[in-house]
Amino acid sequence: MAFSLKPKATAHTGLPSAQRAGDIMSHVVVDGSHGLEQQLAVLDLNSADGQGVGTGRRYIPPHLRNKDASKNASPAHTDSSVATDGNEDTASVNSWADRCDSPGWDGTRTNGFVNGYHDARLNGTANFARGSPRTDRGGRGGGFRGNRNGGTFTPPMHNAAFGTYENKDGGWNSVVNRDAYASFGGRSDRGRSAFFNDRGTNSRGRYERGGFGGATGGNSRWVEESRDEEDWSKPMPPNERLEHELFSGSNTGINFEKYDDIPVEATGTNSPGHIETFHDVDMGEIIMGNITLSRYTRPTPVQKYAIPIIKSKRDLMACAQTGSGKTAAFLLPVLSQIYTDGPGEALQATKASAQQENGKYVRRKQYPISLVLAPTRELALQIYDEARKFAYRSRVRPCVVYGGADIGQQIRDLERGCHLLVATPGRLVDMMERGKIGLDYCKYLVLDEADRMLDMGFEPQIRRIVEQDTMPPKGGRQTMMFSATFPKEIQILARDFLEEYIFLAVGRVGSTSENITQKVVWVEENDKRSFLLDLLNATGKDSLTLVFVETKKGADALEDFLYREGYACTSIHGDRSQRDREEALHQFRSGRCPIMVATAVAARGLDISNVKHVINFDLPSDIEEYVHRIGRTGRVGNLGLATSFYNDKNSNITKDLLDILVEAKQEVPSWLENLAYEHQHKSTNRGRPKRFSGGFGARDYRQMPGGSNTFGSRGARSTGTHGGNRGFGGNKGGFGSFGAESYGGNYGNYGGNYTQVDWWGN
DNA sequence: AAAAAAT
Repeated sequence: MAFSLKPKATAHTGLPSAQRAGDIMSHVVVDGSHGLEQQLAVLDLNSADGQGVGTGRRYIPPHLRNKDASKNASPAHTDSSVATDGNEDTASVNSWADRCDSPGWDGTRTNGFVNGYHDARLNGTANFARGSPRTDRGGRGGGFRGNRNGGTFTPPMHNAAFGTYENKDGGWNSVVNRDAYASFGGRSDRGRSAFFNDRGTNSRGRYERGGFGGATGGNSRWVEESRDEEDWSKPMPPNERLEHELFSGSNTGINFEKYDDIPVEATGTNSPGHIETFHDVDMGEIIMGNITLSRYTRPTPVQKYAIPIIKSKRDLMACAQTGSGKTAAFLLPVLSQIYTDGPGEALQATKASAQQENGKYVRRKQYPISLVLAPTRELALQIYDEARKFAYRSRVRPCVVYGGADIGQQIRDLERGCHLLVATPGRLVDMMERGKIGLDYCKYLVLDEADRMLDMGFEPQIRRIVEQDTMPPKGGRQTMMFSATFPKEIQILARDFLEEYIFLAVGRVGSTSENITQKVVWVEENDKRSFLLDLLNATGKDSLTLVFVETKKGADALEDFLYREGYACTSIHGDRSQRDREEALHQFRSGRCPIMVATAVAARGLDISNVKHVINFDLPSDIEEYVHRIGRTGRVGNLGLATSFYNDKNSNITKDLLDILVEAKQEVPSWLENLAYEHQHKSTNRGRPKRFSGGFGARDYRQMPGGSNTFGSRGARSTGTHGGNRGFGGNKGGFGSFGAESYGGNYGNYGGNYTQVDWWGN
């Protein structure tokens, strides 16, 4: 029996709502739709065990039927709480748990002790603001602390990055090298780097090649020289444990042919050509080694274009969604450039700020060479984690600062060296005002998810950081902006921050992707919970399910409900403490809590691999938000399913949703089509009532230059209200052919009638 | 009437 969510192919609009829901539910039982079977099979939706769905035409909510004992067995109990409906196989979940609990894994996980603040949060000061029962869920298993100051040689994770001066007191080179080296030979579980030439067993060969790693057998003279030269382009010694920690996670490499279909267009004067492989541009030994370790086989479209642009030292404005590989698209070339150029003045400045303390020099103020700004804490962490991978075996030490975590710990981490800083704007301003960070020598500035940062009101902080402090002016630094959309505010920011930039338009990943099966089902508010349980029961046990709701309160309520129903779930939203948020993410990622209830905080940017099902328990009012949400599944070429609960409250998204479904070649429920049609005729503004009234399609590049024709023709157009002298065409020599004509026309439309409507119709 | 973010 196939499990299908396809509603009956009749218009439901005329039916009483309760009947509508009932009708759909009965279809859940009887309908076997072939086109979807394959995908659903992949998603394990067939494995409902007769439990998830009703047995007759009459719908019985799952929590009212067949309650068995195991379900009620103390779900609050940590590790046993993973079982759900009594027929779940806990073994697989526990094996995850076991893995996560093993010391040296979770123990050094992510920023466990690099930044220290995880530990700090656990030092009895953790703020369990949320009370029971949530805080005791999904046992922590002693996670984060394993190896802090773990004795002997074990260097803190970043040692490799700042050996430049720590070497001098500790001389860890020889020790680390020996240990790490020993571990290298027999590694068979991952592709070897052809670039880190010191791998293998022949140390002499490595030495002769002038490569790195001569310390194994005590050729200290070579090491000495290397250290003194401080050649940043040469790899530091390997460190097996760090390497394992950084690279043994799930394969984040994006190497699916699907991505080749994504259209990309670069515009601007003298735009360098794109690359086809990572070898087409020289990024140096360290980067190439880390690319291999990361198992990145070929660049994604945004990487193919952005890497050569950034390598050729051009400013960049890229419109690209998260999930397109854009983090690596800027980290790889920026880091590569830093390795090539070395620290330069930044190092002198940092040294000059050193003070002696307990016989050790502490660098009071750090002058990062590169700054990455991101809108949310989680995204900042994620970028930081990527940066650590690509900084492996380099002298670059990445740091991350963001709010909600102990600033003292972050300061201490900074003081250990910071060459690449990832930050949320508020906390960075704080750090600058405390004199902990100087941007005087910041040569690379990245604004990630710029549109989101503006949405969140960060513009004053961003301008404070970029324009009103010691950051080199545009032209004196290299600036890269990434944004999913390109509304007027972002254009202005681009004009102010970028010099002669190249504009990169990258097609949407995810939403258009046929990797994601999008379902829309009519579910009344009162039926949502029951319906959700059905979906959860029908979902495979090791699939991750992300459930979006519209409010923080709603998130709490739903999580509590699921929890009482015996599901291993967690939640994330802005009122939870930072510690809880990170913990929730971890529980979810690791599979220990395979269900996560989330608000918009998790919609964008988070790269959680293996999310099989995204459920819009509440649909957002904004189609962009919808796109971001469903983009949490179907990532990196995997198949995904997105199910949205629709009812009368969601009429504001009807038309845009329909457009999306059509464009992504999804089945469109006929009732939705009818509703959209009705809506269109009711509305004075042709189906897009109070939101954007720009001239292009809903799901497109309506906020990009060139509009929906971004990849097509872009004829000369009027410059509209935005063009001409004020716009981009006339700015600093302009853009040649790219300037006014493409910015103008479409944006002219936006002039006065850009209005936002929220969930409540404001 | 939401969410996010520096405290």
